[in-house]
Amino acid sequence: MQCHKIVQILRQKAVGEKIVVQGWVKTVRRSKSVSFIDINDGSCLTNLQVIAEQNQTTDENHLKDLSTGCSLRVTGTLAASPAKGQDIELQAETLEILGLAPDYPLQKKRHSFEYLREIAHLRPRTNSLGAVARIRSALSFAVHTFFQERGFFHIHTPIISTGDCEGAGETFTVTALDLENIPSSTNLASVWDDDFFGCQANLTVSGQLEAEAYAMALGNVYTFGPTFRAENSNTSRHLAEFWMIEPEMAFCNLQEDIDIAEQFIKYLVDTLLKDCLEDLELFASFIEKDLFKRLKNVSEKTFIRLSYTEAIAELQKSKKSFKFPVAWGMDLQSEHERYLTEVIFGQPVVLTDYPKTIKPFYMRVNEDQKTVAAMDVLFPGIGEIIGGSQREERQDNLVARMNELNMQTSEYEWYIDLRRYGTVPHAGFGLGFERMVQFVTGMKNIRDVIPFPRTPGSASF
RNA sequence: UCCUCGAUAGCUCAGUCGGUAGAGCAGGUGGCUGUUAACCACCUUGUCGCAAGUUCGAAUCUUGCUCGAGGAGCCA
Repeated sequence: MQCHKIVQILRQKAVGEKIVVQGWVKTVRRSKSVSFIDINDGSCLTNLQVIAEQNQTTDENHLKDLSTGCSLRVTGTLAASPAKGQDIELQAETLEILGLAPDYPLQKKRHSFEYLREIAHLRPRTNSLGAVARIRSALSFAVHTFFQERGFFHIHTPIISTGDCEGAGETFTVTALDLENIPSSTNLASVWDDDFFGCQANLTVSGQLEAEAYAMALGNVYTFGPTFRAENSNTSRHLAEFWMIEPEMAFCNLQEDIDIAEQFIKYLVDTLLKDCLEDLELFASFIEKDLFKRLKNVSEKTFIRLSYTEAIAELQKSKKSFKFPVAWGMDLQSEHERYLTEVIFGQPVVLTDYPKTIKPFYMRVNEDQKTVAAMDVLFPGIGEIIGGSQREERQDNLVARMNELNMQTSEYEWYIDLRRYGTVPHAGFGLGFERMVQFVTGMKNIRDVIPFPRTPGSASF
């Protein structure tokens, strides 16, 4: 007999049908002659209630051994439920206990997220972490759908890299050297000559530069892969290993870049509101009351666009005293971003044309020679969620910027080649996937929206 | 990395003025013809994060360390 997923069973409500269900016990309620077993198979948030009479088990394990966490296979007939709480339930005919769960660490009551992080291999069995996993999957699928439907090509950029995308953060070194046995005579500068790649290699901090190469051939491309930062950041918004989405578009300027970014975000939110309502309602009930209000704010309102210079003027006009005083040329602190998105505008804001001194070398210098064609999408409550720019497509300007920043142009010859041979205006942006999952779920800590988080001092599992 | 707070039963926490450990849940046993975080009765559970110090006596006071959380910086 075919095994059914609970999500289908609850949707179809085929009363009278004989089915097989397999899953894990969420809770058992017993009385003398009948037991109520809530079973969950991960296909959706809701459990299926199984009604079991005594002595229905088919193996050496008995109903009395059944507890939260046990795995089960149940054959039975779907029936309309006579009691409140569920429309249908499964009248068990045979009940096979696949695995017992003595001393199961997950209880029926709510656990703290801190505790669940210590049992990251079991936490997807909880309602909230299971919902996060389903939403993460749906969001990932929506990312691909959005770009594929618009003719973008998915590019697998390398995970091991030899550039550091200048300014994107500290890198993890990748080495095959025996670190306990490095010849003492070797000087540090030349140690990499003998290493696997013949030079120092690291885990990628961004796929952007490689994506640009493919955009210069295929037009519109995107990357969606893991990214690594060795920053010692201990916050609820940072991971050492996270996933990033980076589209790159040929024949594209900054305004078109912002248009795509705005459409993209709205598409992701709308897709989840359509496909993941049950899971989102869990977060709206238990994690963040105003979740739907916040999602609709993003979905329905046109993002405010203003230049960095205008933003500085707005902040100065506000007369609020900030910890970091506002002045043109400074990088905006989170208190400034929050004030703009939460107090002044109350909705997403796109800031453009930042001073070139606070942005990386590859951004296109504007006519004023002081600012670059950069854009940051700022969300209320979260801060920067997207950072992007029109890239510097003029070879002379690019090299001049690299020299200003004392960069070794020899290491970037391949990147300069993209300007040397058939250069075109192009633009792109980066979206931190986990921050997007945080935004749509309301989860406070980024460690709880990725299955096995890596942070300073922590890479268990 | 900096600032602040925290660590007590398997989990969530209380513990007064320094006097030798408590509750709810989980678990166990029994009861209950339909429960919904089931309910009722009884029972079990401790290196009070680690190390040192003060004291007749430390979960409680002091110092150091470890780990965790929130915020900041860095950033996505």
